[in-house]
Amino acid sequence: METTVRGLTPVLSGQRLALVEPRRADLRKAIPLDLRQRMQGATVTSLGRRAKYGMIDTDRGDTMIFHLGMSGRWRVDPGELLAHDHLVIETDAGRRLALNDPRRFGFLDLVRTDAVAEYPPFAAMGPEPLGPELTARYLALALAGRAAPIKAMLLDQRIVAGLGNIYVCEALHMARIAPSRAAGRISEYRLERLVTAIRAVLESAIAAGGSTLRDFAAPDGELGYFSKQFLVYGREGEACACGGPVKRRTEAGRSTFWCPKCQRT
DNA sequence: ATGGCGTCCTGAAAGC
DNA sequence: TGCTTTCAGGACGCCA
Repeated sequence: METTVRGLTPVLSGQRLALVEPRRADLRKAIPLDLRQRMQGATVTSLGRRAKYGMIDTDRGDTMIFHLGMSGRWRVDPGELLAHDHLVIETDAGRRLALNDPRRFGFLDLVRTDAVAEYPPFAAMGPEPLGPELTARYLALALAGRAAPIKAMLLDQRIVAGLGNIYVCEALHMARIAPSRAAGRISEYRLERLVTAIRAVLESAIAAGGSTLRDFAAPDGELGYFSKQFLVYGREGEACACGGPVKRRTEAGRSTFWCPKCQRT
């Protein structure tokens, strides 16, 4: 989402939206009925991100919030519209965007900009992983007494906001912590290592332009290259850098990749 | 309150 | 080749 927002910014920032056209209303959540009326003709003042949500602010005091789910992407200046282009935007400068999301796990919403902090999904959200609030001390307090595996806790947006399955697998590997380790039983020393790993993984991913596998694309249509840097994700059966075998386990429909040799505990 | 699982939806890839 | 099965980056609701 960070690379998506960075890619959208030069296209949208400061631009008046000549056309805002919903083409399908039933995403995971229904598109607001007044989306077109409130967004069309408005000028974009800024773009932002909170966790995996993108935000487009307008001079009318509205913020359009979008989530890409698992298969969403913005197509920039598409030649022609395709199936699953659920929203089309055109700017006065003649640029065109299409929000494409085959699985419709993503959604669009519209809130008043001064009420974004109270937007329900944001209200209970934990700190941004790249912000100053994520520290080993914070994690130690947030995870105290928790018996759930550290991997599940890191995917819980109330603990840390914005981590997904890939980044959690990669960060735990870099920190040499077993995904199944009870979250409340990790020393602050190792949590320090985990915080460092989370930041390093995210910063590398952002620098590489995101982790596109197959159905995410950067806004300019190029694929992200971070996927080539995965050390464990998607590498079941390959050798870890330590020589150990990369394993895979499925829990609740989610795959965990890890190296039992260097992630012992 | 906590932890674990199934579900929403479509398409790509793997398996037979 | 062609049909069937498996799997996917997220988040939420339900259950024990």
